[in-house]
Amino acid sequence: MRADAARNREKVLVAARELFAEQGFDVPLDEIAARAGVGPGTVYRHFPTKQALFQAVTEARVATMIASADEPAEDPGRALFAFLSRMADEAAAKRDMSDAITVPSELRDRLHTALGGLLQRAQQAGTVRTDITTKDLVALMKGMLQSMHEGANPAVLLEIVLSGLQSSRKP
Amino acid sequence: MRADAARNREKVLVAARELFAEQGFDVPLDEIAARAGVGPGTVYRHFPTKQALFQAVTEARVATMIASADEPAEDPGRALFAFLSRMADEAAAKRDMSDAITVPSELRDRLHTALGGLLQRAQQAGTVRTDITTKDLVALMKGMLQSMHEGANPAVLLEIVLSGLQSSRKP
DNA sequence: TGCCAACCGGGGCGTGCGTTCCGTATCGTC
DNA sequence: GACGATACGGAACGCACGCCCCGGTTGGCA
Repeated sequence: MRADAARNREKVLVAARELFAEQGFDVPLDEIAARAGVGPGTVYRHFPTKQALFQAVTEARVATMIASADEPAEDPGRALFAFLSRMADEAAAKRDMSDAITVPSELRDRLHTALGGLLQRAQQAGTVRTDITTKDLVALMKGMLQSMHEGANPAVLLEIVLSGLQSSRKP
Repeated sequence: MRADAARNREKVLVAARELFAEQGFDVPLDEIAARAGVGPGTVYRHFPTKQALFQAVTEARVATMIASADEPAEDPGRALFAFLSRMADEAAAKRDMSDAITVPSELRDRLHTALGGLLQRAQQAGTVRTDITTKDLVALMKGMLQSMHEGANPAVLLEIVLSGLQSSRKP
């Protein structure tokens, strides 16, 4: 790979990281190119599609989270809650985390699977109500993460969801 | 107003009601026109903008809900929960309810205000945790309603949110 | 029945975006 | 230092959508 190509690839990644974090996946690709000081065509020389660029930017962080979710925990309930808290924290700080759970990609599917595993183990441990499915949890998180970018208090939202997950019947 | 004009206006309203319910606010206006059997121009003769059409379609239902929310209740906690349940039911059946809380309009603002009133009274009655604001509640509902169109179980989601709102500290 | 105003349809404009194409500039090698 | 491969930039394409315009049509009143 030519030196200038590598340099440009890096500039694109840096710009994308910043803008995806600030504005989420919806940021126009031309804006990323502009911030990187290159043309849109250059972006496409390095990444075949916008999704691919997004995945390249979020890959490391999300993969780390998934790995931590997959390792066995002594308290599955705590493990799930910790994971959700971490997602909430990330989402509160960077707008791309809430899109990582939404934008179609192999990474997103792995994230969903990891969530499903955590949920199942927490349910088997009796910490979380059993009438909730992976799909429900993903939908709930999707909604919660999105809500965080609309001026709501992240900590309060998280508390509500966590205490709602607790296994208990209707009041 | 000419007879054919009134007839077309009605056809547009019917088509818009169906399509907004099925696909939400994002349905292309041309599709509404096509379903109504008229041209896009005709739609704009009767409604100055897409938002105006949307408001005309949702006005009656939302206004009714707001009215029911504003009348005093003996149990403010139950009143809030009933209202949220009703919103969830509507949203589960029709995709436009979850957009009524989002699409900018004077109607949406009234809905937010009504929610705020319900929340405040429930908090004063001690049924709902006091560290949540109107903005938080709106964001939470926004997320929950959106989640309902992604295959999640509406009843379970609602239960989680309601039990999370209950005034209690962290586990 | 004839006339005019009101209304209709749909083609078209402007915009924004993801993506592609190609003439030009640049890098790295011989 | 020259040459070929490689990469660059940005103009342009295709698409989708909200919205407007205009030639033709239709409805209702005299």
